[in-house]
Amino acid sequence: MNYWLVKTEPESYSLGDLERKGEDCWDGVRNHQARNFMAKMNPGDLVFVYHSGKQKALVGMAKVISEPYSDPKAEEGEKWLAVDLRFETNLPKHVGLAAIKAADSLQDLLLIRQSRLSVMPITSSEAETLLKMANS
DNA sequence: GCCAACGTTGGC
DNA sequence: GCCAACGTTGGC
Repeated sequence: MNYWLVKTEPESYSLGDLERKGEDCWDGVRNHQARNFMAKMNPGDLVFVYHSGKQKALVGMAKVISEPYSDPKAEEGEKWLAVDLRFETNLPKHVGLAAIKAADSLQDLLLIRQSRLSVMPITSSEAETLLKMANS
C-alpha cells in the first residue's frame, strides 16, 4: 500500500466537499510530475489531503478507490489523469506546514522541497510520523 | 534550441 | 502585496 499527499485550495475544492460527496473524481491536475505520480496510484492507497492558502495544513485522509484513468476534463489530445477518492476521516489535529517543517524526520517531504507540486508520494515512515502528529 | 517575458502557485 | 519557484509561450 502506498501513501500520497494531494494539495487543494479549499476555496475551490475542500476536504469538506469530498466528505459531503463521499466519493469523488480527483481531476484537474495539470502538471507532468504530479500526473506521473498519479499514474502509480492503486486502489486502497491512502491519501493525505492538504489545504493550501490560509490553512496550510493536512486536514484529512482519503482512499484511492479506482485505477488512474484519463481525465474526462482534459482538452482534446492532452493526456491527463484522474482518480476516484473516497473520504475517510478528518484528522483529529490538523498538521500545519510549520510543524512539518520543524520535524527532523520530514525534511525530505516534497511538500517542503517543491512547494508547487500538488500530488506527491509519502513514505510509510513519513506517513506514520504524520499520523502520530495528527493524533497526539 | 535558447532565452526573455509572462502567468500561476503558494508561502510569507 | 510581494516574492520565489517553476512552467509555458513566443521571438529569434
